[in-house]
Amino acid sequence: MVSRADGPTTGPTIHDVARSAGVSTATVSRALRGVDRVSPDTRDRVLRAALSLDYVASPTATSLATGRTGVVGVLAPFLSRWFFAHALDGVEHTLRTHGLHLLLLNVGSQPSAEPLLDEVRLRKRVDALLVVSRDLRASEVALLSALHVPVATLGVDVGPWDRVGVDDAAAGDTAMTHLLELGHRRLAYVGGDVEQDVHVATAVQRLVGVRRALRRKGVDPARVRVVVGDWTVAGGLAAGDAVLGQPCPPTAVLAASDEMAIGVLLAARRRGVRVPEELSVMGVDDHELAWTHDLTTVAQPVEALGAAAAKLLVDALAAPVGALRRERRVVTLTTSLVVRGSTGTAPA
Amino acid sequence: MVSRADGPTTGPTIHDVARSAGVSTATVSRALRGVDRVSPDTRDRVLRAALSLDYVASPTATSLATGRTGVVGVLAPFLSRWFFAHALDGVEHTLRTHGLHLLLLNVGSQPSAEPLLDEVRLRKRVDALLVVSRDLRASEVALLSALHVPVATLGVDVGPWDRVGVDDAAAGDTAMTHLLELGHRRLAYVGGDVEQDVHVATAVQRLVGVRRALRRKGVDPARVRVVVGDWTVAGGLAAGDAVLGQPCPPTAVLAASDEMAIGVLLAARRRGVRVPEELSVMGVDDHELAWTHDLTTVAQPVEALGAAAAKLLVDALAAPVGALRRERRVVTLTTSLVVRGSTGTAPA
DNA sequence: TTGAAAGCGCTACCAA
DNA sequence: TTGGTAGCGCTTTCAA
Repeated sequence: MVSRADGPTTGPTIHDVARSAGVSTATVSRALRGVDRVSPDTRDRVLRAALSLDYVASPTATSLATGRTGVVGVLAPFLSRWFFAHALDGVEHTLRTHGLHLLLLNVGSQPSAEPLLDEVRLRKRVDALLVVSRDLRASEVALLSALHVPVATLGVDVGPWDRVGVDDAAAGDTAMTHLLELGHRRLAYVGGDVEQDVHVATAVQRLVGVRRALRRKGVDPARVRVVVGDWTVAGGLAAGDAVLGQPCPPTAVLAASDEMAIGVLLAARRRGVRVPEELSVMGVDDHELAWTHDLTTVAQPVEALGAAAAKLLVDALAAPVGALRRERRVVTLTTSLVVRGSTGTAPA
Repeated sequence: MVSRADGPTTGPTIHDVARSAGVSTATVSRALRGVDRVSPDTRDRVLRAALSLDYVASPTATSLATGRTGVVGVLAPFLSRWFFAHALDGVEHTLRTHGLHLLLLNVGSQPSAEPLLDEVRLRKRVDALLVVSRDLRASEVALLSALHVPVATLGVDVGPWDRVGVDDAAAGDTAMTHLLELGHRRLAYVGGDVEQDVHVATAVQRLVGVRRALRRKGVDPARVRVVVGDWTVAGGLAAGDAVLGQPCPPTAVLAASDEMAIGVLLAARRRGVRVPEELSVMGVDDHELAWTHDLTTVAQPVEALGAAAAKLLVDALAAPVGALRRERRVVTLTTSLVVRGSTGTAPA
C-alpha cells in the first residue's frame, strides 16, 4: 500500500507483484490475464504473489493501454417507470454476467435539440451504448454514431443500429382481436400523444395492429374512437372520462399501456360503469400491478428484452475488430395475451 | 482523427490541440480546465483549436493521471422495485448535475457471504459508493471500507458511513396513530420477514413506531397481531388472508409497504369484507399506484432521499483531501400521512 | 517463455 | 504565464 498525495490510498501495482514474484511486469500482465504463453510454474508464482498482495489491476490504466473501458452506457428517458426499471434489470444482469459495467444516463424524454444529450460525457467513456425507448432526432443519431462504438436500441426503431423489441403491431392486433371475439363493436383506443412523445412509434404501431385486427374481422376501423393518454394512469383516467362521457359510449376500451388502462378502469368506477358487464377494459404490458386490478392485457417480456439488447452489444464487442458493418441484427420477442377479469362478452 | 490498430477510431488528442494552437500540452490542459492562470489570449486560442478539432479529453487518461474516475457506484438489491427505481432517479439527477457518472450494480438481495458482492469489480473504478436499501454483513462492510472511498447508505443503517433515510419509527407511529384515532382497537401489522430479509431494520423500526403509538394511546401492544409478508403484493395477500380468516379478525390492518397493503386489500375483496366499512387498510410508501387502490398511506419522499444521498457523496468528494474522518452525517427526511378511502372509523 | 521498453493521453511539478 | 517532462499503471511489440 502506497499513499498518494492526492486521493485515497492506492493499492499495490503491477510492479509490486512483479517484484514479489521475481519476474517482469510484462510477465505478470500475461500470467494474470491468462493469455499468451507463460510457464505453469511462473504463472503459479505470479498468481500467488498477486493473491497475497491482494492485487487488482487498475481499470483505468488497463483502459488507457487497451482502448477499452469495459463499460456500456445505457440511455433512458425515465428511470423510474415500470418498463425501464424492469428492462434495466435484464440489461444489468446480462452485462454483469459478461464482465461489463453499466453506466446509467437519464437523457430526458424530449428528443431535444439543444443539450443534445451531451454526448461529450460519453466520449471515450463507454465501449458500447444502449438506447432504451427513446426516440432520437437525426442530429442525435449522428451524435451517437460519431461515438464510433456499437449501439443498440430497445423498444424503438431508430438509427441504423441493432435493435430488440416486441412486435407492437402484433400486440395491438392480439388485444383488439380478443375484444372483437368477445363481440364488442363499439370500441375505443387510448394511445399515446402523437405530438410530442417518446414512444411515438410504439403507440402508432400498436394502433396499426388494432386496425389490422378490425379489418380482418370486417369491422370498419373508423368505428374505433381514438383518444390520447400520456402513458400515465392520470392520462388514462382523463381519456376514459372523455370516452365514457359521450352519447354512445364504447363497450370496450383498449389502452396502449396498463397504466392508462388502469386509469380507464378508475374512470369507469367513478361513473358507476360496471366492469366487465357494461365495459371491457384491457391494456398492454402486464405491469406488475396489473393483476391487482384484474386487468386483461398483452404481456411483453421486459426483462428478456433488456437481456437480449445487452446480449446484442456483448456480441458486438466480442466480434473481431475488423468485423465492420455486419448485418444489422433485429431481435423481436413475442407478446402473449393474459386474460383476466376486466374483459367479458359484449353487453346485449 | 487517427486510426488505431485495435478498437474504434480515436479522436484528436491533447497534442493535436497543442500543435494546432501553437502551445504546449500543459497549457492546453490548464486552459481547458479553467484552473491556473492562463492569459486570456492563449486560453482563447486553445479553446478555439479544441472546438474546431472537436476535442474531448480522454476520461481514462485523466483518471489515470489524477486518480479520480468521476464515477459513483450504486449498489442495490433490486433495480425494478418501486423504491429503488425512484430513488435511482434522484441519485442520477444529482450526480449528473455535479458532473459525475453513475455505475449501477445489482448486488442481489441476500447479504451473501460467498461472492461477497465482488468488490474487485469496483476497485479503482469508482470515486464513491452508495448502498441503497441493502443490509450488509460485517465482512461486506469491511470489504467496502477497504475500497477507501466515501460511502453512503440510503434506507439502511449499516456501516460507519454517512446515511440518509426516513424515520421509520415515526412513519409507523404516524400510521398507527391514524388508525387508533379512527377508533380501531383490533389491529394487525403486516411486516417484512424478520428472518432473511434485506429490509430487516426497516420492518423492525416501523414496528417500533407502531408500538410506541399504541402505548401512547394506552393500548396494549400485545393486542396487535403481527404477521409477516415479504414486501410483495402476493405476500400481503397471503398475510391478509391469514389475518382475516381468524375467529376475531382485526378491524384495521397496517402493512409496512403499500404493495403488501394492496395485497391485504385484495384478500378483503376476495372474502367480501368491505373496505373501509368493515376493515381499514393502510400502507407505507405512497407507491405511485397506491391511489389507484384508494389506499391511505404514509408517504416517503423517495426521489428526495436519492438526491440527498447523492449529495452526501458529492460533498464528500468535494471536500479537501486531507479532510479525513469528519463527523458522520445523517440526513433524515420526513414522512407524511396521506389519507384516502381505505381507512375509516372503526365499526361499532 | 521472458524481459526491456515504448507507448496509451493526460496532469502536475519544477523551471524558465 | 508558459513549457518541459516525469509520471499514472498497464499492455504490447520486439528481442533475447
